[in-house]
Amino acid sequence: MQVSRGMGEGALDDGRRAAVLSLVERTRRGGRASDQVFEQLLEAIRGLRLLPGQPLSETELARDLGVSRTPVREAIARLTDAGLVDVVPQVGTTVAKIRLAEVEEARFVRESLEIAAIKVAMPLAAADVAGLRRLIEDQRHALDAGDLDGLFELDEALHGRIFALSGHPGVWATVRRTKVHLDRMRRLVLPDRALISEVIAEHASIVDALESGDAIGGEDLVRAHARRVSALTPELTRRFPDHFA
Amino acid sequence: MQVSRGMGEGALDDGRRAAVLSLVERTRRGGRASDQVFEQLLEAIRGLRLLPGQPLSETELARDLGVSRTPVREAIARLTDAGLVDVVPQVGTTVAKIRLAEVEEARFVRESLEIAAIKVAMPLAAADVAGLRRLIEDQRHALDAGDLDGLFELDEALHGRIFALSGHPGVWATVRRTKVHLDRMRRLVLPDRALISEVIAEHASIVDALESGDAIGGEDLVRAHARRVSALTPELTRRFPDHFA
DNA sequence: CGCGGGATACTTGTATGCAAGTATCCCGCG
DNA sequence: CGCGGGATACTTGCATACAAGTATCCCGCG
Repeated sequence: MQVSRGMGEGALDDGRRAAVLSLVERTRRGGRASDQVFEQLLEAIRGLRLLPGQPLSETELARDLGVSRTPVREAIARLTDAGLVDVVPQVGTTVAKIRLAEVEEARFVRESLEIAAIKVAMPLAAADVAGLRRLIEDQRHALDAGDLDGLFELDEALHGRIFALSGHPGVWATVRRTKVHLDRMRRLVLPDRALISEVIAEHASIVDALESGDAIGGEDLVRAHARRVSALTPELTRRFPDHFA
Repeated sequence: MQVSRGMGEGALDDGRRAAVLSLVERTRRGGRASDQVFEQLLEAIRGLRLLPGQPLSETELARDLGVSRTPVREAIARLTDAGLVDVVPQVGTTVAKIRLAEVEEARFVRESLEIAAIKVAMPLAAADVAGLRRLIEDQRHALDAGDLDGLFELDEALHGRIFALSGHPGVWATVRRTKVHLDRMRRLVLPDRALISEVIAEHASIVDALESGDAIGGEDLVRAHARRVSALTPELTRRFPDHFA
């Protein structure tokens, strides 16, 4: 029943799909099953453990996760709103392919909001420059250790803290929502150590600009940083054609 | 079973609540019941036909709308994600009160993105200045006719078209999502004719700036326009204390 | 051998029934 | 009259059964 895909890495056959999702200890950890299914699927899609275009059967998901279809359906409804899942009634549900239009849109949103945030944060950033530098150090360590997941989260943490410094911590949630499509592309380039090293260097430059109060330089740096992934679009669409719509 | 609320206007007793929502001709118009319930509730909340803090019973909604609880639940799950509904398990569901933190966040997002958009749209806007001016004329007519709903939609249309001109039409969807909280405050001030007249005048000024290519002026105008509602916050919280968290 | 049609096995959408939990109301008691 | 406790009626969460529709596969026919 699996659609044929060109790529091998990460593609799981039916029998092993349960491995990518697990709702063990559901009762112990409390909370609604619906929410946990949502979180599981969201992270699996963001982390490319569920690949773009991969079919998702409600029945199968429910069976693998040990719940009924009801909470699965509610989670899928929310993921559909987020643009991460495509549902065709009476036909099937698939993980949404990466749509370049949405990626570009997310780039615009992220770039605009982060520039606006850094302008506001500029005079206040000195207070936490130490914390920001520590995050960058952690990123270097994660890169050396090959901890891709950790790198990803540390990247998130850095940008999130910049929004917090700007006095608009809630805006980060909005950025996160729109950024999901960008994230999947970032995942694709994550194994490129040289590139990631450059990205971390850019982080350091941004923090330098924050510390020295260089507003113009900071804006340019953030802009370049946000557009880095866009520059890689041609290569990525060539290497992973099946991932894109 | 209704929670006691201080306000009288717009508050409906159980028997008449069916009036604010209707799913008539559901089968004829096609589409999923879940989606239609979502749309109905979204518009009812945005339009303050369902008031902040008002309890929503899944069973009651299902009965009034002529569907089962299942599609109602899926719609509510999506609305919860949007921050428009608060669900407390085993206790009840309510229309979310207006949270000033989210309003301020939405203001920041809207202002930042609209400034970024107008900068990009500046050189391209001349092409559709006529269309923009027509929208403003329609707004004046709607104000004269007292058509509040129409005014609201025309306002949306104007800002949406600016995003379209910027080459990032999809960003408008993001703005719309975060803007919902702002919208409810806008609804509260909508009956103020003098104020609305000023708002329309600001629209005209923005279009003027677009036509003349006045980037700096355009940015300042958009900023002032976005912050107009914020200035009214104290008065609104005083006049409608029950609407705010 | 190629093609068309029908049974079949899947998909999602909806309705309903049951379970668990909480707030309320009322009655009895002090 | 005030207060406490228990039955009750509500709430949402989840599981299951049924309905409607579509793609596929296979068999029969030309």
